[in-house]
Amino acid sequence: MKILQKSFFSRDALVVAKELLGKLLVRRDEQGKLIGKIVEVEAYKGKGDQASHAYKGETQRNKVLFEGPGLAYVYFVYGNHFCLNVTTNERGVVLIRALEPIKGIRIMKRRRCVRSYENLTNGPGKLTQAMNITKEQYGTDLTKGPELFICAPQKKEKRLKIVSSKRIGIRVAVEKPWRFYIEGNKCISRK
DNA sequence: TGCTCGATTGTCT
DNA sequence: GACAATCGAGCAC
Repeated sequence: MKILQKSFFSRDALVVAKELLGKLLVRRDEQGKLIGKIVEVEAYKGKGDQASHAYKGETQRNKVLFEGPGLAYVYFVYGNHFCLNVTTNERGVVLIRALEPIKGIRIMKRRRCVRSYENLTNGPGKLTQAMNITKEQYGTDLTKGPELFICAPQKKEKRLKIVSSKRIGIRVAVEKPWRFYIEGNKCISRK
């Protein structure tokens, strides 16, 4: 498998977001190896995007956004959920909203306490729980592995049909159509 | 130091 | 479809 390099992430958040669809998120921990295909993302630009965590400048929570592309930005929200983002150029980020489970499904089911395959990773809080991603992974370099990284699938994907829509769950800059997902995939979070 | 609110989810109706 | 749970970051004072 080919790990995505810094050059992949050091581009505009919108470009990185679209190209991340169909790529594989790989997590390796004491329980084994987990793989999920990225099927839904949202892009947040650093500059001029009010919904971005970097918009108001550097803080304790978002400092990794200022440290360069290809890093994991994990944060805690609503008292019990983590969200996984990848940094891009110019303080932009891509929020990974949903995965299609590929490997380690049994472990994911145990962690999530659910039986259905579609319900394992079809939401930002769900996928971090299934893949055991917490603030421990804050700042992890996703281009190095082996604990957590993103790679291109071995088989060449068929041309994906990508749909864009408005971003979910935010109050400002809601009009921007910067959410992207693979049309027809069962594992996306909302239609 | 204390208050407010959130890039969500699961449960109940 | 509506809403409570839950806790830490961010901000005001």
